[in-house]
Amino acid sequence: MDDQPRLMHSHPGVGMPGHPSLSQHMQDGTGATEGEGGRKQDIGDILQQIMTITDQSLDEAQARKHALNCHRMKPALFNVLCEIKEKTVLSIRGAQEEEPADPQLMRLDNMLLAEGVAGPEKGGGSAAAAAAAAASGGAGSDNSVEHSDYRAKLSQIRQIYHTELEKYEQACNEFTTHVMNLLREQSRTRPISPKEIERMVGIIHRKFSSIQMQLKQSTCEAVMILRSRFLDARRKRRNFNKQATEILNEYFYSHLSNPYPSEEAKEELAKKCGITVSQVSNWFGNKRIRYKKNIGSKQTERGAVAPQNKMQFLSPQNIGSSSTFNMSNSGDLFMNVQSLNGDSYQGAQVGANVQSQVDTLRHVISQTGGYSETLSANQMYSPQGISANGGWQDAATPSSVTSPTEGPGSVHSDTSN
DNA sequence: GCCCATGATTGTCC
DNA sequence: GGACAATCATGGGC
Repeated sequence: MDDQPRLMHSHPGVGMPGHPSLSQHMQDGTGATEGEGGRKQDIGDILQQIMTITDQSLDEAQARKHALNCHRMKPALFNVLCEIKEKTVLSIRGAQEEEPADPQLMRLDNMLLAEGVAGPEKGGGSAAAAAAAAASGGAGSDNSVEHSDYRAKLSQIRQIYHTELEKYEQACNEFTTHVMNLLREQSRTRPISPKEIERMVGIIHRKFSSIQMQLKQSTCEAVMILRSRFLDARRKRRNFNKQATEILNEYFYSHLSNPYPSEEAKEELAKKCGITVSQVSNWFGNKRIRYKKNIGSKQTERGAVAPQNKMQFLSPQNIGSSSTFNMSNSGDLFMNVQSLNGDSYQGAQVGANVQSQVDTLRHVISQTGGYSETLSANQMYSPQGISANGGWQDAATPSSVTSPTEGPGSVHSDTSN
């Protein structure tokens, strides 16, 4: 204790680097009661022991550490040191730690929630799958298969996400506990306030949060990839099922004079076929064009084409100017009858008894069961309808609907469906 | 693998 | 905005 002044001089930097030394602090009287020389000496003694503790053997150090811990001034000294730390470095760090909620993290959380990856299980994103399917359309049975596929994959992602999240949380808790224990243990030998421990826990949590954010980001990416693949898959061309094609063909051929379904009819057809209205529109667009094209090409093959013979539907545009589905020339009847027959053009002979063919068609149509109201109107199959204007007024080719075995030259296949 | 059928897309016209 | 025409891209039979 005699060498106290010397000690204090020999260790001017005791305390925090760059800050007034503790000894000076003490001597200034800012940290201890004035005039308590004995207490100063005690503190100096403790400081000296702290400074030299590393030079001692382990046993000796342990003994000294114990002595220090039991020293009556130790709590007061640590309080002072903690106070200084709070006022200096930690206060600066603390200011930096005040971070607002990360918008990126919020976006990720929202997306994971919306996709059904985070939050409570809600069918593994079936809503998203349904929305995607609805947006892209497609046949019902295929949808259900791909929905389940999508759900299964999303469920996998969800499972991996939650497993990893759990792991991170567990690791975070373990590490936090470990660090807290370590700091509490160390707080016996160096000034560590509970506030500092709390702050350290906060730092650890932030570090783990950033790792979690990476996990969330990866999960979001995986979901996006899955979703885009799903949508791409839906965008691929899929043939409509047979029933849907039959329904569309039925309508087309039973409305051959005016194959332009109204919005209501399109909706009805879409519902019946399990496809979207736009798909119905596409189908009819393709059908009309290919039907005409094919009819035209058949006529060309037979050399029966005349410029004025270009086939026209009673489209909304020409419905006012033309009252018929115009294929008016002598060759038309020939072809029309064959069309009615639903047979291949090749080698087909026009029967003299047109009415008998019509009757056959009536039978075939009646078996299909659809659009009976059109049939009952007796517009399409009346001899008058066929012969009127020498064209195809209200004529239909329903047999193609039920003739999947037609040859390539048939009206059915020729018209693309 | 080829070829045709067919659903979807795109550009143009009215 | 709907229809048409050309075209693309894929499915499926052979």
